[in-house]
Amino acid sequence: MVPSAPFPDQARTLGALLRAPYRKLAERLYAGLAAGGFPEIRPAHSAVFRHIAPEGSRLTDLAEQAELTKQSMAYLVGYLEEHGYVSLHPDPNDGRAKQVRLTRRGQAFIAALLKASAAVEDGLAAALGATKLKQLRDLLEQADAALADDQLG
Amino acid sequence: MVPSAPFPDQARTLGALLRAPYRKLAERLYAGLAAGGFPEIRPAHSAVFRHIAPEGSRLTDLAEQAELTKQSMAYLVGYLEEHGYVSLHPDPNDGRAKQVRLTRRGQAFIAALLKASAAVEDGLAAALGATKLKQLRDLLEQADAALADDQLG
DNA sequence: CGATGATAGACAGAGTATCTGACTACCATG
DNA sequence: CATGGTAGTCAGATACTCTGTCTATCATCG
Repeated sequence: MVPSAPFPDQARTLGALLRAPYRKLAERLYAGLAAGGFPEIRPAHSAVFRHIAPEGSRLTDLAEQAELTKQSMAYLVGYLEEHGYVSLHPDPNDGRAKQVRLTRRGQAFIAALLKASAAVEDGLAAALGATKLKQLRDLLEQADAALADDQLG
Repeated sequence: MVPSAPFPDQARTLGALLRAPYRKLAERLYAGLAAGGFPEIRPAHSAVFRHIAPEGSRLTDLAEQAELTKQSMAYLVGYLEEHGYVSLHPDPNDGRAKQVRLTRRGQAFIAALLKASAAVEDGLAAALGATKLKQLRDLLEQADAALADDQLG
C-alpha cells in the first residue's frame, strides 16, 4: 500500500507532469537505439547531435547552442570521436578552432534516432489520436516560448 | 549566424519538445527557491519530497516510488537530513527499517515549492491562457499514461 | 608592424547524481 | 531454530557537469 503523498494528483506540478513522460520517452528511445546498434550513445550526447551542422560545427558554437561549457561539450565530443560518431578537423579559417563533423556512423545514428522517435510518436498517436498529439506538440512549443520570456512570473 | 541543424523545426522530436520547457521550468523554479531561502535543495531532491508520506516513509519505499536504488535514495535522504529537511526514526514495527519524516523546514520547503510552481504556472496561464494550460496538463497526463503502457511501439 | 586584448580549446581538479556488488542486521516462515 | 528474504550500509565506479587556469591563435589599434 502506498500512503498518501504530499503532492496529491490535483496538485501535481507542471514540472512533474513534464518530467514523467520525458523520462519514459528517453528510456524507451535509448533502449531501442542501444538494441538497434548504437549502445554507446546516451541521452547527454543528444546535446551534440541536436546542434551539429551538416558542414561541421566548432566546439564553442556547439557549447553555446547547447548551453553547456566548452569543457563539457569537449567531454561529450571526445567520447563521440572515440566511438566513431564524429571526426575533428582543423578549421581552415581559424588556427585555434576545430571543426566537429558527423561521420557516416554519426549520420546513421541521427537517422535511427529520428526513426525511433517517430515510432514512439506513432504509438502515441495511436493511443491519444493524432489531433491530440499535434495539440500537445503545439502547446509544448508555446509553453517553451513563454518560459523563455524573462517577463514571466 | 547559426548554421542549419540536422533537426529542422518540423522534425523536432517530442523528447526535445518535452525537455526544453522542463529545463527552463526547473531552472526558474530552483533559482527562485534558492533565492527564497532554500539554496541547498537541488532538483534531484524532489525525488524525496515528491513521494514522502506525511506520517513518514521508509527508505526502500521512497526508492521504489522514485525508481531509484536504495543507495541513491539513501544518498539524497542523507543530504536532506544533514541540512535539516528530514529526520530519521527507527520504525517501531521493523527493527531493520527507518522512517524518513519531514521536519518543519522540509514542510516549509514543500509549501514554497508548490507556491513557486503555482506562480510559474500563473505566468504561463497569463501567456497562453488558462484553457490551453489546462489542456497541456491533461495531454501530458495522457501521454505519460500511454508511455507507461508497454504495448506502445 | 608590433602590442594588447579577446577567443578557441586543453588540462587539472572538483562535485553531483546515479549505478553495481558485497555486506550486516533483522524479520518471517516452516 | 534454521533458512531464506528484506532494510539499510559500505565501498567503489561511472557519467556529466562545473570552475579555474593555461597556451595558442586571432583581431584590432596605435
